[in-house]
Amino acid sequence: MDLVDPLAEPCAVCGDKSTGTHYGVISCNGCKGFFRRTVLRDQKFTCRFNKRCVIDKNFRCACRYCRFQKCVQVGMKREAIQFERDPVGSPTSGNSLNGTPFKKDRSPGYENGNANSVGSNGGVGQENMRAGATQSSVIDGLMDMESRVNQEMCNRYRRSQIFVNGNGSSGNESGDNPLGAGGSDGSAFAPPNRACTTEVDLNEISRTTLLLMVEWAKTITPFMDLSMEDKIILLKNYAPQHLILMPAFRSPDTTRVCLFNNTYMTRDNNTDLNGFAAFKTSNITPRVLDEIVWPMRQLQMREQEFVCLKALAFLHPEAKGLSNTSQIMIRDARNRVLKALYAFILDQMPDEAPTRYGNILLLAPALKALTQLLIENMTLTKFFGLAEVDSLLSEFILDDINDHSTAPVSPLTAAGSVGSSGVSSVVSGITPTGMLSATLAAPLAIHPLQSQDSLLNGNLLLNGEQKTLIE
Amino acid sequence: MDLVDPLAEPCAVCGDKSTGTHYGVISCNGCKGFFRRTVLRDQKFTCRFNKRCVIDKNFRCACRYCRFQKCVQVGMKREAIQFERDPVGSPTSGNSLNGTPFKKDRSPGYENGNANSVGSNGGVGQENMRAGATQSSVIDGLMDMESRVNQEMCNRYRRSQIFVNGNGSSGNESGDNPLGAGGSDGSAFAPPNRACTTEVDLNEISRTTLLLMVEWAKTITPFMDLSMEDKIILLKNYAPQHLILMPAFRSPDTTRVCLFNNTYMTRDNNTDLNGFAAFKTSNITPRVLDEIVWPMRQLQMREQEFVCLKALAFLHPEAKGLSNTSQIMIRDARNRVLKALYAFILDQMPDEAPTRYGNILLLAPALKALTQLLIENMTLTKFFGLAEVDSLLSEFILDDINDHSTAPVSPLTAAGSVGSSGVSSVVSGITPTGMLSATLAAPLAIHPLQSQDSLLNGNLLLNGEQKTLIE
DNA sequence: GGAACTAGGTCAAAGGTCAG
DNA sequence: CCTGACCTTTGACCTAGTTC
Repeated sequence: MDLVDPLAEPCAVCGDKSTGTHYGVISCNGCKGFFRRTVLRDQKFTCRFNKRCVIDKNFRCACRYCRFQKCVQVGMKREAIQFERDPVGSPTSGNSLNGTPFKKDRSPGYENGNANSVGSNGGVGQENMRAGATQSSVIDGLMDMESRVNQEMCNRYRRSQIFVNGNGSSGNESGDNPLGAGGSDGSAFAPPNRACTTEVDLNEISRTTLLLMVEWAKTITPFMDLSMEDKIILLKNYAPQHLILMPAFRSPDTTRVCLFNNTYMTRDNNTDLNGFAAFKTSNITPRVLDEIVWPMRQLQMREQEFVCLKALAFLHPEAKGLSNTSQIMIRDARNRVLKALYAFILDQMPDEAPTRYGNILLLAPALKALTQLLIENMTLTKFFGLAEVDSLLSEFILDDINDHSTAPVSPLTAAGSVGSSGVSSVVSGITPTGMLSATLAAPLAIHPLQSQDSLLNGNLLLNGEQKTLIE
Repeated sequence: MDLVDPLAEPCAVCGDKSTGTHYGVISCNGCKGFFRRTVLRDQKFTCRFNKRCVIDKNFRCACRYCRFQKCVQVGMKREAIQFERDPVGSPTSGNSLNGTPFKKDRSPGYENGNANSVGSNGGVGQENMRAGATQSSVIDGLMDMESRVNQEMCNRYRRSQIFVNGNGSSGNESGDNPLGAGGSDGSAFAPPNRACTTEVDLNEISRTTLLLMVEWAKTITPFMDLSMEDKIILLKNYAPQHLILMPAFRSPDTTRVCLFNNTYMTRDNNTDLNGFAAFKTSNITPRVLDEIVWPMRQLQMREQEFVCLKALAFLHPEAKGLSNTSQIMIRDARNRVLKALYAFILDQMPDEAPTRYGNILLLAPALKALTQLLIENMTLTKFFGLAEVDSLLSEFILDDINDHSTAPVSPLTAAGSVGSSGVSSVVSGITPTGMLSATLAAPLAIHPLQSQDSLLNGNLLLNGEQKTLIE
């Protein structure tokens, strides 16, 4: 009948190796015997679970009800079971002295257990969003600062036409569905027109990005109320995510990552590394494209959603070392952002709010993972002196003074002693804090921003009082 | 194969009359049962004397340590112990014709899957259950399998009383707010009563956890429809997260991580490492406690939410190397889980649904980050030969054949050449696939299971056709 | 006749039960 | 609790009847 070799196919019931066709179904010896015994003895079973047990090689014995159900379901025929035969070896015809082993089909008990799917009216309820006012103001604030930062970036790197998404800062009124129209290339994305730049350029742009990040952070609600230690913890936890997220959202397509100065990284740049330059090495760029840019494009993520995502990544209450009160404040703030984001999505596309919301939040794990790759690359770069790593970058991303929660990689510690306590000490040993402090202070004086030099007159170090950058 | 009649030979352990070959050794009923119970419950004994007690018919019960040691010594194979079977009816009473072979309170987790939505609409107080049918069935299915896996774990490691959360799977009947009442210690968490165990134990338990993970995965909807390659990609992407999540959810408090055999890891265990043993090193344990366990406790996370979180971590459409069609299927499946989770939360506590939902999803980034720490530790462990790393563990966590998306750390590649392309090749060089395959296959060939070699006759490698574990 | 199949049968060795 | 005599179930392997 079939062209396939029954012996090559797995058992249709449990997936084990089959021994041919039994009772009409390609099956293994076990399921064959089980079906036969069950029918012959007219056994009835009950399922201890949901009548939806998995029947596979390992668990087939765990639920006889579901195993038999599966046998029937895949088409085993009870008619194929014959009357009891004489015991093997006795050629006499005495035959079934005992009663009647074969009952016709008096087993109404086996219903198809999985019939519990009633109609699926997929829409998920959405009602309780009375709190819209404050929530949209959360997003408004974020959008506002976003455009400020973009503006500053534009000033610095005039070439790049960084668009803020069409509907300005208060952009929550338009009810249009971004998933509706197909073509969206270039809406919020600037076509980059230069290939990758030099190491110096990259250091510069990374540096500026981080400095603006600090300015941005200052506008995130509880940040300014935290202690300096906690501020630094939050910033250091977030910084590498920022370096990934910012270019990711601006990327015009899924073949390259676009930086602010209108340069881009493609999948096959494999030269040196540091800061944004770390994108050029290892597989960071392709992975950012696949795991962040591509899903963002799939979702047609809006800028409102993007700014929320950034704030959520920033407001990480479990960042290592935070004081208890800070934790609580941060948790509350994060909840406010969550609410605002959900409200926004619900307003935009109520039907798929839970999934869209979920999909946006589920960008975070990949981001976190890539973050660690970035840190690893920078650590190695710096350690082996392969490229100059900007001091500010080093501060934010590498120094593990506070043992922030994105653990740095420790290739060498491992070789020396396996315990982890050495990690930060080794890394610190390479780039002692004090030295960094010095290197950091200098360049800031050299490159102040033109219009808004309020940003850059300090640095971020723990030691010393040079924390004016934050304060 | 032997010439001797097993029944004529005495028990190799105690010399009593044997009842045949059990677990590979001619033995009596008593020793057979003793060995089985001991392995299943993962019991550990101590000898009050000098570990050289004589084991014979009369004194075999005098020292369980020495009895078990003798069992192992004469060659009883723990691999021959199978997964749980369907309980068989009492032999005395009417027999199994009647419906209910279900005995006493076998485990508190058993029943909870049964209240699935079909019959339970009467008790559902909430209104927005129109979307509930398919969605709650998603959670029901996950809960069901969860209890199955827990059951199996309980059987194997009887000491640990793994509770499933009190209210059933569709848990929508009780309107109580889990955040309401304060005291919750021990509600869904079993107090562990033993400190950490040996490397062998950890390998064993990691192994079992992973094997059950595969069984679990088979029940996640699109999994069985994927190609073998994609199955492996998903599994490898998820495995380390599983190793973190499972004990995390069972942990009784935020001072220690509880493993299934009722051992636990505290913050200051710092000895050797592999698999779960990796918890013992570096700062994984405290970080799991701070970043996963603590937030879970804060949220008073329910098991329904937990199973969704696991499924979401598993259904990662951006896992590297997935085919396009698989990606789409996985994305769809993940959306279904998201919907179900949101619906569940909305039903339980409508007021804070968006924030609670968000907070649960935002556990994923920390999980992902810890995952990479785990991989790093295992890589180092294995490379420096600090501990034996179970072959299955190695397959799942370390081998980077497919370059799954949780990039392994590459301490040595870095030292050699900075380019990242060497990462997998170096790691592979250390433990070439073929060799691994062999090491994995070998023990299996040595200890074939007698009747049901189900679990262990395959491996997970890409090469070869021995993928029966998954199939 | 005999090769290929697929019924039924067998029984060692798994698993579970429950007084003691 | 744990033990172990006793029972059921499983499934690898075998024999036999049918078909081509």
